[in-house]
Formats: sequence, structure tokens, C-alpha cells
Amino acid sequence: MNYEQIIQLALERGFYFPSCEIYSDAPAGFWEYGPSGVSLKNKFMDLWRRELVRRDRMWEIDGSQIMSQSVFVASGHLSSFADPVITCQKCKSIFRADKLIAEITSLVVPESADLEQFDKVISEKDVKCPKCKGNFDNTKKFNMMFKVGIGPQSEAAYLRPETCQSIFVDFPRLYKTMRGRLPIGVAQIGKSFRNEISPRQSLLRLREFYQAEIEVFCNPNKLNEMDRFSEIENTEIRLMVDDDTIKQVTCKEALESGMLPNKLVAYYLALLVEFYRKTGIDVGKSRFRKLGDKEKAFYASVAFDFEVETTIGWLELVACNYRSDYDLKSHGTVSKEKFEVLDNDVKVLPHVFELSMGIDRSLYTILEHSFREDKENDRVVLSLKPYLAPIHVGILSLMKKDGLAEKTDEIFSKLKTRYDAFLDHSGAIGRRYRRLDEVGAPFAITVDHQTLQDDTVTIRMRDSMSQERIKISDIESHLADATAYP
RNA sequence: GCGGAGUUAGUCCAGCCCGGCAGGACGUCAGCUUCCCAAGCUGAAGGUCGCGGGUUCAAAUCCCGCACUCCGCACCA
Repeated sequence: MNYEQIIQLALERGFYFPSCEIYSDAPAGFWEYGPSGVSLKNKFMDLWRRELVRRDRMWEIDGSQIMSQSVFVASGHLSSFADPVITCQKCKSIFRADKLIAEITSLVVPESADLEQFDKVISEKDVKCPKCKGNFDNTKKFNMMFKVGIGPQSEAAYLRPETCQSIFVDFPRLYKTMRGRLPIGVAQIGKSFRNEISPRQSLLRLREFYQAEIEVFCNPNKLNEMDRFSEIENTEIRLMVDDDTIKQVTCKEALESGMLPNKLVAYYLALLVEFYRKTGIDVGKSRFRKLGDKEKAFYASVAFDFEVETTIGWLELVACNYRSDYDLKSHGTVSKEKFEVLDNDVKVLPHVFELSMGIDRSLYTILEHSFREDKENDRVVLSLKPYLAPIHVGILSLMKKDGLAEKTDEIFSKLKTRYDAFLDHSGAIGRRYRRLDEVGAPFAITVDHQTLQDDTVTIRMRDSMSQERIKISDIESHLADATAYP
């Protein structure tokens, strides 16, 4: 299984495909989900809700994608989510100004310096294009946020570059009205937008993408007061801290050895692994990688990336950032809103631990880890968990004639509103089974002549290709059990 | 954004060098056959040849520009 095979499957079977593909001016970095992809994505999101939002009694919100300029003044994205770049006048190569200056002159001009400072150093030290020795244009800021104009006056606003800003700005109202107590998770699924310089590899680096984010608001003085920790203390996670070796340890061990800073962080990392195990991703190929200071986002004080090994390398699926009080403090300052809350009669400004999940990348990884070439039977099988499969069950007539089709239609109409069922009468039965295998349908029910005599059907299992005969009246309970979320 | 390679049916690809009717395989659809794993037979649908311009009697083919995809570099708060 490799990237090419997955994308071919995605294109052929309606998982995902390029946006606006019939037009030649379609910009890069935008992809759409087809019917199979949407069905998989919806089920993935349901599983996320069950395993994280409900399990931990979080609050889920759904915020606007366009947010006011002040939000990003406060969040730091207007100043920090931009790179100083310089363009060579001759060969048009683009460089990060701070990085090129450091490389050539060993001078450190901070990324956040005024643009004039970069220009000054460049002219004083006579910095030339390393490729063609050409001169540079003046330094510019390239901000990765999409700016939009609101109303007839085109007032500045931005498409959110991360969904979590909605959670931060909504926090005061939520905490007042929803009767919470710390620590409390606030969750959101939605789209984010980043003007990436070079989007690549379909779902893996998009300009418009889905995030499932969780912000856990906590009392920084009580990070080790976490009763729920006992639920996960024996959950094994794979950690890469300080060096390049991955150590598989229980959360309890990770905490005791100091690999993880506190119970709260350990608890949520464990929930994440338990969630991903249920998606069918091989968590034996996963790791939490602790980020060094240079790699961390500007708001993070401690950060772990949850990464999974795929055929195109380690893929970051979730960024786990301890954002401290960075966000609430700055939103408080800019908006004058009060973000302090009472925690057992003591007023605290909550800190935030964040689990920022990339949905699109997760779906790609699920597809890749589920993809199987069964050479013996000359078929491709997507061994998705039954509860994630785009189609739960194929409903097939062995042949169209002798009333088999009518009987099949009857069964289909009983199931179609409760399950993702696919009705198919035409073509060779083996071909129909194989098509279902390719979209990961775990079951196929086939109506044959015996059905007309004794009201039984065969049910075929995708992975083993074995069949058993069950009563029509038992189909529903059978499917209910077999496709239930774990 | 730079360098390289590409872009032709749903998918994979041939045709391009050397300009002259738009092709193949698989897939899809319909019919026949067949009571269980991509069989067979018959037929059909499906194309702005990435987009725009130029050269030419004639462009998928030659030239120029652009977009997109992939690989490498850079970027990835």
C-alpha cells in the first residue's frame, strides 16, 4: 500500500478528488470529499465525539470561519503567523529573510523585527542571492492567513487559521452558562484556512482543511489532581523525548519517569491513543514526539506531536500543545473581557492544553493502514472498522430473475434508513463483492433461491470472504451488533 | 517560490521524436448466460488531448506563456 494506490482508490471510488477540477485555474491545495469520503469522515467524527467529547463530558461548539481582525491581533497571528520574505530581483527565488541573513552573516535578526531592519542588514552586509548573486527586493511579510473584506466597506477580517480561536473567545460565555468546573474540555470540528506556500500531497497539506480541536481549560496549580487518571494509567503510549528512540511505556511509567510533565497531559495523550486505536490506525506505528524549542508554535510552552508512520514517512496527525495562559491572557487584554473563573472559590486564569487534530490527514492514514492487496483472491480490500465503513452492507440479488430482485428490494428498503446499505442487482456476483471490498463494506447480504423458500439469506464477511446463512428477521440485530461503535 | 519530470475517457497508459480520422486495457452501463467470488458472449455510453496564445492548408504532436500534479529544495505559526 502506498500513496499512489490510495489516491487512485480515492479517485475511482469517490473518497476525494481535486476541487474545481474541470477548470484550469483551480488553485492548488483544495480537495473535495465524494460520497464515500463524506461517509467515512462523518463516522470518524462520530467516533471522535464518542471517545473524547462524550467520554470526558466536553462541550462542543461550532464557531464562525470568518473572524474579526481583533481576534488575530490578540492571538498573535497577525504578527507571528507571517514570515519575512525576500525575493531575488534576477532569478525570483524567495527566501526567509531572517534565515538567509543568519546563514550568510551569522547575524541574528529576530523573525518579528521591523521590515526595515532586514533591509538595513541586507544592504550593509551586501547580502546577495545565493543562487544567482542577484540583488533582493525589499523585505515583505507573507502572512499565511486569508484576508476577507466584510460588507461594502470591505472591513478587514480573516478566515481562521485554526479553529481554536472560536473556543477561546467563547470561553467566558460558555463557562458562565454551561455550569462547568475545571478542568473542562471545549471541542470543535470545523474548517481552517492557511495560505500555504506550496500545498502538497492531496489531503496532507491543504489550504482549506478540517480540524477537530479540543482545548482543555485547567487550573495550572492542579495539573496533578486528576482523578480520571486512574482510567488510563495502564494505557501504553509510545514516546520520543530528548533523543531519537521511541519508548513504549504506560502512562503511569511515563509520568513517574518524568517523560510526561503531569497527569493532565498524560490523561489526554492516553485518550488520544485509545481513540486512534479504534480508528483502525496501527498505533504500534505511532509516537508522541516532544518538540524542541525551535519547532514549537509561538504560543506553546510544551508540545508533543502525535505522529504515525506511513509509506511517505512520519505524518503529524495531532499537535498537543500546552498553551499556558497565552490565549486567554491576550484575549483578555485586547477585549477587556474577564477570563478568570472560580475554581473552588479561588480565582484563576485557566491554562489551556490543546489537542489539535488534522482530520484529513487522519482519514488518509486510516485508508493507508486499512488498504490490503489480497493477491491470493485477486482483490483489493479496505479493511475498515465496520463502524467507519462508508457502506455498512451490500444488499445483492444472486440473479435478477425468478423474483429474487423483488425480494432483495424488500430487504433493502427495510434497512436503508438505519444503515448505509447499497443495493446491487447487476453483473457477476463476484465482481459485486469485490467492488464492496474496495470501499470497505464489511458485509454483503445475498438473496438466492433458498431465500424464497425459507426466508434466509447469506451474509458474507469482507475480510475472510466466508459466508453464513441467517434469517431475514435476524439481519437487523446482526448488523446492529456488527456495526456498533466499540 | 526554485529545479526536474509530467498532464490524452472514471482509472492506468499508448500516440508526440518525424504535424494528416482520438486509440488501447481495465472500469461503467444494457442485454444474454450463470443459484456465490473480477468467467464468457453481444452491444453501448464515455474526450474542451490541462488552459490560453502562436506557427501551419492542417496541431494531442512544433513554439511561447500560464495552471495543476508528482519528486527534490525551501516553507509548514
